[in-house]
Amino acid sequence: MAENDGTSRTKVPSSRPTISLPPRTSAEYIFTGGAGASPGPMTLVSNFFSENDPDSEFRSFSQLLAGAMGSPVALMNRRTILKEDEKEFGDGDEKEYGLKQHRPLSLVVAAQSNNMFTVPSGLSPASLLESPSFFSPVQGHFGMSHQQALAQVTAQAAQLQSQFHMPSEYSSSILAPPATSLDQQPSFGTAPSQMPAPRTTLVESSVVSYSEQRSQPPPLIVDKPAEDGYNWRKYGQKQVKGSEFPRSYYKCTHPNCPVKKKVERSLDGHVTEIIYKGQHNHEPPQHIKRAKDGGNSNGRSNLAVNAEMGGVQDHSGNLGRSNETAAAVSKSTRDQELCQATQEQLSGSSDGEEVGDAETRVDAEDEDQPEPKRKNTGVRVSEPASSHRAVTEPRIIVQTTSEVDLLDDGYRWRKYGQKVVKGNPHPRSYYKCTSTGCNVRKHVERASTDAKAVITTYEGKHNHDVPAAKNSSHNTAHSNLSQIKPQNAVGVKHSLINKKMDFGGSDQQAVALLRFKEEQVT
DNA sequence: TATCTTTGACCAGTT
DNA sequence: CAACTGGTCAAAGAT
Repeated sequence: MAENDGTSRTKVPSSRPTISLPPRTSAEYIFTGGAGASPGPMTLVSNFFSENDPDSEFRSFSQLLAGAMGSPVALMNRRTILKEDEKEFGDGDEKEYGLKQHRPLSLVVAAQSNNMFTVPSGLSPASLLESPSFFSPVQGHFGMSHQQALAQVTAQAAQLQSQFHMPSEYSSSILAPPATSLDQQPSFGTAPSQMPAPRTTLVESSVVSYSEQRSQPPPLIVDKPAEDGYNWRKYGQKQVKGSEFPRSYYKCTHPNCPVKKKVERSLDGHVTEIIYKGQHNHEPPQHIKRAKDGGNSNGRSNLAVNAEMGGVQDHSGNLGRSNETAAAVSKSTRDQELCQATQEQLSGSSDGEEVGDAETRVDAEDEDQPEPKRKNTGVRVSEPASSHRAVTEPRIIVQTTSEVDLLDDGYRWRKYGQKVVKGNPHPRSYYKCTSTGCNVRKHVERASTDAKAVITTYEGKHNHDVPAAKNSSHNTAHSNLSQIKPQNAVGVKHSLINKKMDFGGSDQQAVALLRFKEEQVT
């Protein structure tokens, strides 16, 4: 897969286990109330259409704006945004910042309250389907083009996402390095928001070696089974090409918890790699019993270990909101297993920079390596950097009732496939960013329920700037939109639903409604 | 009987 | 468009 998408993985030499950080927390909770409940993409589409809130639906942009300004939330968001921008786009175009900082806020607020955004309507999305590249005329509205507005909104949404997720989440668990975090991390009961967020960057965590981590929190990690504190249900196993051992797929058994993990185990039972996806939306079970955890086929569980693990993970797996994913590394020889619990949260990176990805990956040592060594070696937490993205990612969906050309995102795309997906008679077109080395992809399709609605889903993070536009106006708009990605998009999958509505008249009256919704994608 | 694992089939995404 | 591949589903088997 592309490096940027969540699925991509870099496999580290097995000599050293590696953990890839999971993706950030999603704002899903905010929008949908629960990760587990998140509907699939298609579902979302239909939901949007049916869920539109009349009240918010026709709210004017200015109204939203007004409301937003008065809201403390707006300020907060703004601040955060700036921060992120600085980090991520330190050398970027400042003008764009200005835009983002000012208008978007209102949008954000609106989003929070209504989950919808109002933006000027504009272009037709229809063209998107037909062509990979989009440059549409800009229409002014409130002094800004549709695209600009859209871009901003989208960007905001993205940001929201990161913020929402984790209000707290981020803070504590996610960013803190795995083992170390124990001391720092609040107990489960602690409300996310309450926690100060020590923000450790992913990078930092990545650097921390398991051994180092362990040193701090002492006894926790024991060589035990690969327990990670959670209960898992195995739902599949497959021999994956390129890997010598079969890969087992597990889901967290907690109701509605979207977390999954993939475990590759050698014939003799050694775990060669573990990849976590998603964030737990619950506390780790504290019971000791998880006898059967999926984590290990061996089924060995050590209470002590579990407890420890649980603790660790708690941090990482914050309740619901954190992004984290706890990663437990375990490698085991038949007799022993090294349990490393590491958790990481991913981060989210609010920073946007590196965000954690959706996946937390742990590579265990090869079977060849003796266990002792593993221990010594310790787990290495590596950051996937932008490249690995979470598979389980929050997805932001933007629905517009106007003809806004969401596709005109400023990047250049090459169509590489088209397919009719189950549940939708309209073909889905697959596009890849044409920039060399950039693996961002997106697919576009018309909603099954409404041919005028276009759903665009982005995956990955661009590793480059928006290509120079042919005309400045577009460029600006594009840039705004594009910035979304770097920030949250990193492992995020964004879906934009563009629906064209009949406003009975002039387009000018038409108001585009954008809805952002995140969902955990598995 | 209830729960968990196995495993072939199915599907989305990619080439 | 067909072939591949990885991920998931779900029936069947095992405990």
